[in-house]
Amino acid sequence: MELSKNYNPADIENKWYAHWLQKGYFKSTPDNREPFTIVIPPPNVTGVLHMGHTLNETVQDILIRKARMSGYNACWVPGSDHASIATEAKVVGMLKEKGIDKNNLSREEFLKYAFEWKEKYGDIIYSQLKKLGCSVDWNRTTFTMDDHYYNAVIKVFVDLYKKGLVYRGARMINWDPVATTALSDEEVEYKEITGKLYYIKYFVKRETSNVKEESSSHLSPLTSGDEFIVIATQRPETIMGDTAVCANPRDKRYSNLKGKSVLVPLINKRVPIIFDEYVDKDFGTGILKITPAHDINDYNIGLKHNLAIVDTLNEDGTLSEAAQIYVGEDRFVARKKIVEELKQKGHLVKEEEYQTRLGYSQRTNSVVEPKISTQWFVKMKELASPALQAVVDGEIKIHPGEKFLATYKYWLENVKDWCISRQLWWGQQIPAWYDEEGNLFVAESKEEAGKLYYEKNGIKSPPPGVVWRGLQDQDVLDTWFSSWLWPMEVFNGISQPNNDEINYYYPTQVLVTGQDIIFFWVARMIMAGMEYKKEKPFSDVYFTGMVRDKQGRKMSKQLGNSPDLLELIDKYGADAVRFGIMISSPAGNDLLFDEASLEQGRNFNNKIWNALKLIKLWEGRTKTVTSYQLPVTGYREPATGNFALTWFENRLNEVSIEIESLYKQFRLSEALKIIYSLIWDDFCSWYLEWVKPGFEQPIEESVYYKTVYFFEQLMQLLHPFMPFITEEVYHLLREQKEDLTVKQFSKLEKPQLTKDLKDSIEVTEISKQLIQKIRDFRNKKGIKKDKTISIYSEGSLQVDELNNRIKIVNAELKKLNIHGDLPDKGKILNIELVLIGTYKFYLDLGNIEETFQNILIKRKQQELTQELARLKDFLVSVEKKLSNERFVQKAKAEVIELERKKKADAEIKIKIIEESLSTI
RNA sequence: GGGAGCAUAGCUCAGUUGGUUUAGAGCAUCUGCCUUACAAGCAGAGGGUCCGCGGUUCGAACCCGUGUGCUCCCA
Repeated sequence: MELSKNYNPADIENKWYAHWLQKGYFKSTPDNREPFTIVIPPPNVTGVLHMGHTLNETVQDILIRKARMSGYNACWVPGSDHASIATEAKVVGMLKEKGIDKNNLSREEFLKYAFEWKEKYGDIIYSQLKKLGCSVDWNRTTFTMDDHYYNAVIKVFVDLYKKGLVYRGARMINWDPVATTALSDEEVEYKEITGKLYYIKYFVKRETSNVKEESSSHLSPLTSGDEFIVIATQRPETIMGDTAVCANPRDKRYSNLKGKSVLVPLINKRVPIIFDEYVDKDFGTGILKITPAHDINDYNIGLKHNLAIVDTLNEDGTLSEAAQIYVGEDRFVARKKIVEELKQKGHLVKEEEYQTRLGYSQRTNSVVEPKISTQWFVKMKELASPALQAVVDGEIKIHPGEKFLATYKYWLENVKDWCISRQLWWGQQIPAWYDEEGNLFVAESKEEAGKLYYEKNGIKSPPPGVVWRGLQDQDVLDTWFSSWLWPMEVFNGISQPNNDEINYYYPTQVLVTGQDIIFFWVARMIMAGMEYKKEKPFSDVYFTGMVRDKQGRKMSKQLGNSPDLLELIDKYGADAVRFGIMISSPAGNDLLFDEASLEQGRNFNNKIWNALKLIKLWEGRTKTVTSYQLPVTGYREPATGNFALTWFENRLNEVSIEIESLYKQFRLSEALKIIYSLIWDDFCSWYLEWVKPGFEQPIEESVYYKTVYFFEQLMQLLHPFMPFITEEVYHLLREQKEDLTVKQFSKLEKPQLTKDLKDSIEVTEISKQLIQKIRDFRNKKGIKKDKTISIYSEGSLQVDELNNRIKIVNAELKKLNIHGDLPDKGKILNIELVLIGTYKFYLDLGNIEETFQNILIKRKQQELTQELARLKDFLVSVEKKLSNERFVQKAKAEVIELERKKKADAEIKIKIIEESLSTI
């Protein structure tokens, strides 16, 4: 069979994904194995996968594939989120392009468009997941607006309402004037900006306060002698909503104003001067305007002092009738105009810049308005405490822990009620109906609500044929009010409690998600799980960091630094993309995305491919030389390759054990690194070179099959990370009974090595180091590879054992003569002393010019003297340690033993170097 | 303003309970190689005030204190 020069992923990847699907490997149904369940963080239904998703999905796929190969019933549930605001905004935008205004549509018409949109674009993410190789159970695909899911959300809402945990009320909430909906606190992002503080004159009313309020038209023009105060504000466009001004009662500057009023500029509305400890004497002028409708602090002061609330803004952020002036103008346009007018009329004292924080809507990026509004809320305190407990007790483990535990704790301990109603159409409509008097009836259906209505009015059963005329609340629920049920309702755990599936799959094992949604989603899922299953939704949470570009900037469309996943897969292959993103992503740290790492992944594919090509070359020319089998009892040095098999088998075992432990700690990036190095360095650079027969020479059959076996093992280790190439290579190596995707890992045992095997491995390790020294020697001295070097080995090592290991087929190692003890130390000057551990070797330079020889000798003397000094210092420090009674008393036995060995080794080395110096 | 975390090679990061002689890896850099699987390759090398200062200890990259700088969360 002819294998291509380089590895070409495209066809191979598509072929295998189709094959896996056709075999149904990713399907899961409850059985008597232990389950390993992951629910995907559902991406927005109309979105595309970005690099953040790619990282998340890759991590999940690695974990689920590992579980599938380790005897678990692995179940990874895919799905998507209706993403209320985001999707509605997209649909509105799409309609606008078609020339359709949402306001001219009925709810039903709009939803029809929205569902069409969802049908059209909802599959994009799924096809991307397939391209990436995600082994999700496609039979379980769930959408947060599926019928059963919709019903579950309604059911939970009604249930929480009945428990008194959901309530309706007027509160100050965050209002998004672009999406024209309320938001939760979490949907507001604060940004530091340079704002302006305007200092505005408010004239003090001369009369005392018991005069009836006058309408502005009757006021006489202001005169220059009038007393005034100056108020600093960043929002001059809200002065029309002022209902008081306020100073600190201990502020002497304003104590004379007690009982007086001021006139609000431009509209000449009279408002009282009040006093409250809240006011900071040192901020601005020490006196504040109080605008209860447009600031949360003002609102609280307003409640305390019983002030009127004048809302001067419309829902879309334009000034309302209540503002009296600039009605219908946008708030920011109005601000400019009002500042201008204040300036003209002599009210503006000064403007100054200052740093402040402004809230922006997460979805529309518009400046959020604090607004008094009647909305639906969830009481969070009661739900929070079991959710807090589960994490504090370690029932749910967060990775990486230290970083997020504190954040999680703080949020839950200070949690505020959750505003869950949204003035949108795309989502679950709130199951509350109102009668003509505005009385509220919460039930899972209109029919049920009607019953409540009749009950309330003392009517046993409604007249036949009469349909109750209750009107349903127009709002929908926050997206997260549906996603917090995700780990339960993907198994119908809310709509059909205690069904077989939920009982089998819940709690899930790991949740893999971005740290940015710890409050939005993670904390709330735990709350919902504790409330409805009385059990945690998952055992471990793995937080991935944010994917940034290589300069550390966030990925964004504007910067154009957000690469297209499918293009990357086309260019490098899915395995390389997975490799690239995993190799540079320590858990929880931000990942600086660099295409260079994908290139590294592609090169790795190619390396594997070439190793395969090499082994395939040997396939037809195996021959039986000895009947070599592993494990051997009684180590003996065979003619070919045995030491390499022993050595590599041992490496494979060591690394497999290490990987297992890294998986347990979710240190996937480290696991991939050591597999990479095991394949590239240990397998390709050392092992294959050792067992490689000469050009067109036969290979011992047992070595060949063992090599194939090793390669299979390597492919299996790597499979969770790079599923496609590993499956392909696995099948190309030889006829296989099963696919790698479902091949089970064999149980790992720490190998019991006999002394002979241990010795063999040790000699191999020494030989590796000696080979490196020889190569270095050639490089540094510029000795061409066709020139023979003589090596003298002094001590216990067998020359023929070294010969086997060192004279491998690489050209630069062919020309070697390995001898025992150096015959005459005194006479041969052009030698290089090499110390490996306490083993001593001499590399012979051969004949060289006398002057050059002198230089070399001098340099060598210098080197050896330096090394000697270093060793002596070292010896002193070790001896000091060992002679210190407190050390000998306190330190552990192994540590002391180690120090003794260090001492002995150092003494030997000093002796060798001294000897060597004396002969030069 | 409150809280958390981080600082180790040019870059990105490992470094386990304080103890393995000279603190590791990948990438990048430099040098030499068309060696028969692989130039998407091979072989080798250089590169460190473990952020500064002080302390604890027989012993500190690691523990404690302090200063500086950066990041994130919350108000």
